[in-house]
Amino acid sequence: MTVDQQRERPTLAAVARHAGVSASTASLAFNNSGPVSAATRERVLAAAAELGYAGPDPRARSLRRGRSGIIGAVLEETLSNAFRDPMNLLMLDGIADVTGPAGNSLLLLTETAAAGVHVPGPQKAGPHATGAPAAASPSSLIDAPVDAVVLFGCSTRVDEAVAIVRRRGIPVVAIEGRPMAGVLDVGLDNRVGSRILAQHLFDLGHRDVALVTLELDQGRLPGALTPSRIDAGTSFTAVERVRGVQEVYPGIGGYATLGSTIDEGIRAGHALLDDPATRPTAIIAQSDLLAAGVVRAAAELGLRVPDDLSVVGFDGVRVDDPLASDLTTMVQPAFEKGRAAGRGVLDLLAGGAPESVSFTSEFRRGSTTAPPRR
Amino acid sequence: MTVDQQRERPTLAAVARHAGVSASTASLAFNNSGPVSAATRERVLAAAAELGYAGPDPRARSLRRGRSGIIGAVLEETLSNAFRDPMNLLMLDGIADVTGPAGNSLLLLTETAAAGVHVPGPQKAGPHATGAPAAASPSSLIDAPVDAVVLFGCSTRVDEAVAIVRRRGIPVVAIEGRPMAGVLDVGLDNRVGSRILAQHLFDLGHRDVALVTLELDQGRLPGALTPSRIDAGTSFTAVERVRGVQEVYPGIGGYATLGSTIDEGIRAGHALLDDPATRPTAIIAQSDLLAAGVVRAAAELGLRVPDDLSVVGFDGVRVDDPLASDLTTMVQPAFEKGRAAGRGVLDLLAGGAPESVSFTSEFRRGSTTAPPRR
DNA sequence: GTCCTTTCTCGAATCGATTCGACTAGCATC
DNA sequence: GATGCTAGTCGAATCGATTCGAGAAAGGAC
Repeated sequence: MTVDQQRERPTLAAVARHAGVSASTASLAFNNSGPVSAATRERVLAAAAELGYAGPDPRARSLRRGRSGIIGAVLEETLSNAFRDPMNLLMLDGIADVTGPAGNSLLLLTETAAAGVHVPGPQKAGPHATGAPAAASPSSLIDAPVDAVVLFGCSTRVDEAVAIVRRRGIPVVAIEGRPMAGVLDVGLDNRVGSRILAQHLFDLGHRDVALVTLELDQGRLPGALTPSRIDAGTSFTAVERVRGVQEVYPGIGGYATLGSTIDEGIRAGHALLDDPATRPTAIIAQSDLLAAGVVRAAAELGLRVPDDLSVVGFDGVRVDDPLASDLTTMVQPAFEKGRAAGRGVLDLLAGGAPESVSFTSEFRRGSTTAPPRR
Repeated sequence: MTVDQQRERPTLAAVARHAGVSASTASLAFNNSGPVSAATRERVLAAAAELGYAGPDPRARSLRRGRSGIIGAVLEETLSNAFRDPMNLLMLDGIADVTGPAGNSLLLLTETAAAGVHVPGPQKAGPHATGAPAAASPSSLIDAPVDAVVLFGCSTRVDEAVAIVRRRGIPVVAIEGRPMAGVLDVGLDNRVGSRILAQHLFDLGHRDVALVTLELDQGRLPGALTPSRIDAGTSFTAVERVRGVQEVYPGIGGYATLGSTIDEGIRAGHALLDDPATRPTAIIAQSDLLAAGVVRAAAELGLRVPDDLSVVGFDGVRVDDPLASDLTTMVQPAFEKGRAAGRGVLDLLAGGAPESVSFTSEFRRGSTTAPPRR
């Protein structure tokens, strides 16, 4: 049992009393936010030290000020998955790069926590309840003390939560989200980029091409990519990238994965390549990580890239695997996207009305594409 | 100019008034925390919907409850660097895995923000100040509304901030930190693990061995590893790993990097290998990422691993580069460490007094070590 | 019909700070 | 010596909820 658990901590009021000044003056002394004589400030600080006062309570401060200095970053399902994708990390980093110096930190939130769970059954408020509060409902986007929110490729599942957050007057910035009213958009030319890649393969002569998608819809198992599955897709980015490819290969099929990881790419690669009879001559992966996995799978099957199989990715990640270190891909400015989102947040918080921005990815011809073999 | 910027948002009190009940009842209705008749609850919820009330303000709630549902994760210098290390990500994920279901989210903080910056000059509080608050002091560990804090291999720089946080009565858990009073420790056998690796090389016959360290001290340039530099090291983990190696190779030299990245490993590799005259027969890297970089550098110089050079790492990361995909290393349970830290946090928040835990890494013989060439 | 529970509702105190406007000296100016 | 200014200080209101204990109404037992 820790002893100091018992003794209650001093408040600003206590410090003020001990220093013989009013609470208002003590506050000014701590914040350097008004005219306070040097002598008084000294006295207040001394009193604080004597009482072991650790400074103003952030919770109270944020209530009064109406700002918590916290920006929520809403990522997909689980942190582990989100962290696996270098794009997310770059964007997070970009946001922090802009908002950090302005005094904000990032709160990691996941879509799971979007819809606040409410325990239905009422419970008696026993007068002698000594234990912890019976059921703390899972924290969520909805009851996090955030000043603003950045959505990372949000799916439809967050809609409700976003509506609530907006109703509260909290600025929302969406990175590659389906355009929503009142939400500042930071976009990417996913459709055009994907079309360019598809066109590249088409121009090389490929007619038998398969697509490996990012997570299209949450909660569904990976598997064959069908038109109905595409139409049911909830991930805006994934669907957009499909649409771009369809402009070149209208009836394209392929494989829908669980997300942007090398392992998923390997799995998809095997699903598409194991059977020589149905093997495509090229594969369009919706991310470089997936592409790297496909290349790996191809290698495991004894296929050479690009001789036996062409592979394109998306993102412009540097993958360590030398086989996939020079992918043909679209390079997207992820860090800059994050910075733009961060600027948007700051603008909105300052009461401005920033315009949505859209970034352009750039085609990079690597060594993983070539004409199909006859 | 957004219109709804003007209209002020409804409060719980307004909703209560509109529903014809008291604020207390409205609160109970929203929280299911007391006996409220179904009819009343309905009425309150309807009133809320009508007024566009988004639910209780998290800031006010956290002040009153004394809990914000936020756990601070204090990482090293910059997020980008921290994110680059898979160990950090795994540990973060482990923490979230435990604390998330309990209703907490993670706030990312960096050591930079440790010592709160105070703007010295007092400024006049003009009555007509319309703009933004003049100078928001950078947010920091100190004024973030966190319920608890987890330190990731903290260096000495955070000491002051940690002291303040502790004074506030906030539980602190340190992962691989220098043991501090009142801080729950989640440790790793860095010293023993490093000794095992060194012994492995020694047993193979290596006598000319160099060490590539993690960031030893913040703010210093990378460069030669000297005894004085080791003694001045502020990173507990890095120093411990050096000590373990010294138990086998007392006078070992090498190269101190800026952190656990492949690029740093490449740089260190070249620094140690470029000159054939001083080339060691084996290199001990303090992380797998560094080791992968060293292997790459060796390859660039035409050296074969393990024939011309043995390399060991630390961590047990899976590196994509096939050259380094089967490193001899110590595998550490990073995810489990994170989970343990999360459990510690929850225990401490619940008023318990958990014991420090220490994890053990496991030797894994890969294909990057062999006896030295004669 | 009285008394005792149970169920529901409310008023008031509280969480811990920030900030606005008012007030008091002290000083310089005419 | 009265007046006007400025720097320093303080009181009181406020941020928006939660929670405790008290009280009223409803229902049941005797």
